[in-house]
Amino acid sequence: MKAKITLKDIARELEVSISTVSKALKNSEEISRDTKEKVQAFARLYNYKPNNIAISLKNKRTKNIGVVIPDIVHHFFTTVIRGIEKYANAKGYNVIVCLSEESFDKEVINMEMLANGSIDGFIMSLSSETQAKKDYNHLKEVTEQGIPVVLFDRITHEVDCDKVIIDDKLGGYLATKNLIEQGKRKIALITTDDYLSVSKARGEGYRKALVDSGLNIEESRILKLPTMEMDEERIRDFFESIEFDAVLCVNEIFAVFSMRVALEKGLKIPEDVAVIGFTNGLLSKYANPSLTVVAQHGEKMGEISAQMLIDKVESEKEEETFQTKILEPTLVVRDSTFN
Amino acid sequence: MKAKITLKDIARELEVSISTVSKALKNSEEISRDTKEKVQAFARLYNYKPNNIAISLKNKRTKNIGVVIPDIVHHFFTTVIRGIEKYANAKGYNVIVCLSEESFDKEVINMEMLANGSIDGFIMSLSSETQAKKDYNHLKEVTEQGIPVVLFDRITHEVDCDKVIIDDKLGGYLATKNLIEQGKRKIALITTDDYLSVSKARGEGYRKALVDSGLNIEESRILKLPTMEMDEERIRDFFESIEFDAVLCVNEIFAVFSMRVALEKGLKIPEDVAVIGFTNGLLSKYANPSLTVVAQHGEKMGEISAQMLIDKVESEKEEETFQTKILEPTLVVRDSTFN
DNA sequence: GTGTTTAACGAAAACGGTTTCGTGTTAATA
DNA sequence: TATTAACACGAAACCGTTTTCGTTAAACAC
Repeated sequence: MKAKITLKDIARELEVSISTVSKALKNSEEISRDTKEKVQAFARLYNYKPNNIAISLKNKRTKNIGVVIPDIVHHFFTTVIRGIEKYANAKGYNVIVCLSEESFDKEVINMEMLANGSIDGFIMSLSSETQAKKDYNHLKEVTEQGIPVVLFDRITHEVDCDKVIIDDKLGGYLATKNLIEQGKRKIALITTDDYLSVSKARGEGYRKALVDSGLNIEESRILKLPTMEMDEERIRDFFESIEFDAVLCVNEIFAVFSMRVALEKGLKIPEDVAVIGFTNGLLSKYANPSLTVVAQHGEKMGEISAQMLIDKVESEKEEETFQTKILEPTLVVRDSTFN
Repeated sequence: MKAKITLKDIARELEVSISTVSKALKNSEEISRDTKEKVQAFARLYNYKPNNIAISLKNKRTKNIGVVIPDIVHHFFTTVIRGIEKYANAKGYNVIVCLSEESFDKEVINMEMLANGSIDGFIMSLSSETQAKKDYNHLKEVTEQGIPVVLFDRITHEVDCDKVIIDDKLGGYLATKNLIEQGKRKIALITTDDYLSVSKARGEGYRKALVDSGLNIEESRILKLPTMEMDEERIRDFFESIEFDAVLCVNEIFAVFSMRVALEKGLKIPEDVAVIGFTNGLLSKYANPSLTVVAQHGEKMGEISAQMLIDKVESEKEEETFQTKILEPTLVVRDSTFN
């Protein structure tokens, strides 16, 4: 086992000072050609690499980004991480991922762990518990300490920071409008309680599209589940209790499961029932039939979030201006609707 | 903006030395009751939290784990991360995730970035390029430096370190045997080139099951794609070129797509064609029909990997004993096969 | 009164770098 | 010859902790 070599080691071996070694390795003008070559050759030979921790302590910059998200098994979040990684890595940053698992407490604990010097800034999406509690003190504390935060997708307007969202209302609108244009009139909506910011906005888009087209909003055609968790029984019961010729769901899973229930009832997709979901993941692409969805462009979202964060981290001036970027969702038409 | 407070700040305000503050906060016996209470009260009031970076530098321990994986959008890896997170967080560790994107170079760069003090150990799964090149010098260098490494799933035996794998050969065997027991005789296999350790093992299980049952191995019934990337055209062509009554695929996506092709050909699943895939993800569960798979227990794998790594990191003695844990895959029977 | 113990605290080194500010030597200039 | 500038390098502070090893003064023993 050969331990890592330090500046001190090099200095001792070469009988120069630590400062000289440091400068020589940075190709400083201060150091003579001879010495520089000698030091650099020695460093290369022994594969010297500066200790990141020491540099972080000195610079008060870690080149680490903390990402706190509710879940990692959902395709959307996974694509966002990929986008963050892509941009961050290109800029020389590492990504520390923490999972809140939809728990307020875990979100707080994770943030506190990271906020004590481990990261230069946060990119996060709120847990459902946090959105339900409306308690954002952990976010406020962090921003007050001067640590930049970028909120994406599941955000709150109660915290002053940069934000990246998609226009979920528009997404709901586009999807519903599309169904109406196909001649559907009895459009069901499977969503979650309104405390989830995205569900609420999607529902608003759905309602607006109906109203704009002169259709009634039938509350009985709207199923609000408590969380994004699958509940097969309630969805089955729901379909037994209503008449419908189309279904809009706030995620992929609800939508794919809805298709299964419809098929089991002997209904044809999209003739008898058209289905649209949110999130353009593997599930949508490979479902039978393939699923029309509102794509959220998670990777793009991740890239933009990372860019906004790193801009803030690296900007000297302490600006107190925050922006909210709104991405446009797009409809990806597949076989669960007509085209 | 209130900046974080340091020991020095507390010392100045209270007119004691830094050492006294440090000891008081750790409840040292050396410090008087009075002083301790004064310091602790002050620290609480100003919400003092020690700087992680400084502690890392001192202890030469970061409480960070580096995870380097080929991809994050695949369900299997995502469940492994979740398992790692779970165990690591409970032990007070953070997880730094880096994506190699199946590229050798990115794998090397990511490891080098992290190996200079940012992490206490690595958990990783090899990129396909690395497995193809059979170049493991970056791993060897890291282990020689005394940084513990745990390899999972896509491993190599050329590096001395702890390993966690599932018995992929057994997985292939169980699946194939199951198909044979259902009366299937013309079982196709869709896999990748042998350089991917897992594909190779799964193929071996497939062959063994056939031989054990007295069936011939028809090489024409085996499709080897270059990578795990989807290639719809080659899979379609493959199905045109052979006779088959069952398909075993080394991942979910190939399997679900195979089902679609079969359905398009008017074949019934599982009567005309039974299908089994690897990875018990969302896709399998919500596909129509639902897909029988060999479950890899990714979360368990992640937990065990984290446990092995942290054990090594925290053990004082420098043991040179490495173990390989082999998890048993299980068959999850759904509607794409009989049961 | 002298020597020893103990309690309570501080100085300083250490972790591994970066950076500012000397300082001694040599060469160029007045 | 005296002054100055350029060059090449080192000492030391600093980032925020932890920890060892004094040090001081009071308390105690004899």
